[in-house]
Amino acid sequence: MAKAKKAELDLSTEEKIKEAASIVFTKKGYGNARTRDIAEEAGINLALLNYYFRSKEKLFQIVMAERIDKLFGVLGPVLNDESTTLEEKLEKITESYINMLLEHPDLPIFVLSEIRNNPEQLSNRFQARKHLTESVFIKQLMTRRSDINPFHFLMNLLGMNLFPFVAKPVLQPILGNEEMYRQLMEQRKKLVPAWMKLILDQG
Amino acid sequence: MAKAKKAELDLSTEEKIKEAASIVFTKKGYGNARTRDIAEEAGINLALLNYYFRSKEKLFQIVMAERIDKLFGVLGPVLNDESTTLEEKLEKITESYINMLLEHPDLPIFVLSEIRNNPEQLSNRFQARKHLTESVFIKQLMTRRSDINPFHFLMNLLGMNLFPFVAKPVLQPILGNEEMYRQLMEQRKKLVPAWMKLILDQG
DNA sequence: AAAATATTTAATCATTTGATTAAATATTTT
DNA sequence: AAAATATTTAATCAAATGATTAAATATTTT
Repeated sequence: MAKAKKAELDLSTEEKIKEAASIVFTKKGYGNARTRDIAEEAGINLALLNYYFRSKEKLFQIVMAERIDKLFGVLGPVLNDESTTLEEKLEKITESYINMLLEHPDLPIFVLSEIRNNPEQLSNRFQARKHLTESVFIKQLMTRRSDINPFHFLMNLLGMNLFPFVAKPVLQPILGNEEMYRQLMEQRKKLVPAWMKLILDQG
Repeated sequence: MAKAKKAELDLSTEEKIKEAASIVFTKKGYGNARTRDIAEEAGINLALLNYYFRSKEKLFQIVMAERIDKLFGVLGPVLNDESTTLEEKLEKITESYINMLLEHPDLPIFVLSEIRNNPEQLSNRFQARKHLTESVFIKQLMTRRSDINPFHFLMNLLGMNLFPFVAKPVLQPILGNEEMYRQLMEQRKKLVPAWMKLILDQG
């Protein structure tokens, strides 16, 4: 068998296809993406895509799992860090999200709209609730402010951080050029945690 | 000519198709929506859809314009009301948005993802910036807090109000049942303005 | 080098899907 | 009522698109 070489090429070609699929799916969404677009983006033949991934749907599932993890994977480790304060967690999450989203601005709108199209896809929904309610973050929050519903607090944090990217296609032309948009997002790295602390201390 | 009757039937059948298109497009997005889905939803023949609207694209443009207006049309009148204070505007906008979005939860994700697919569609982008910067709201805000960038403030307001709906497919299973979700959104009608006032007074 | 296996391609298929056509039916006008 | 016009349908078309096949090329193993 040609395993050694195969493994290398797999990593190269298969990864190239996945990368291309990620780009095209994220930009256009599942329904608007053509397998031929993906093949072209990857610089390979259309049949090769089906050779490696069997079908558009299968390829999409793989890309989607990666993207979901990219979007929400940041949260787990930070929320469960025993060694940081609540305030530090706010700063960490904000910094991570804004940095990541400046590189992948259309990630949130892609993931959220695809989940809307296929809600069952989000299989670990029970896990998520459990992990969240048992997280260090929620414990710290409830200790500090038993009167605040932690979900409200989280929605605010995520809303302030993710919304400017979800709405980027609308906001960007209003705000001005790309550079101005970027500047504002950079400012929010300090501002969002500060605003969240206001809610934490006096909300 | 059969004008009188035609006008009536137009309103009935044409409106029925538009309504069906709005439902199907909003639920599935342009690329995933089939004209046959829309025809079935409207209870009419496929050819009739093209008879009235010439093409899927044309029908979509009409629906899209309506949906954009529904999503952002609330803002204009409230932001430019000379007779209300800044605080009252925060309350008005929040109340309007949450009420509207409880009825049309998938409106934001639809509009935002379609605009991502076709950014040129948002033709009045210059108008928007001008209208916004010259609004009563912005004037009031800059008078009160010349140190706060009004765009940050607006992003926070919209983020807190819209994000829970944009992310509903993810949040809802985590929060619990539909009723729990609804309760939390009802609570936010009071909470969001209160949080925004914190930012306004001490941010 | 030869055989075996893996990779890649061009050509093609079958289905889906947006759109059209021609005919039938309903409605309005004269 | 008859003619004219508008509305609706069934059948069909043509293009787009996901997928397959069979053959060619490259790589690995023996």
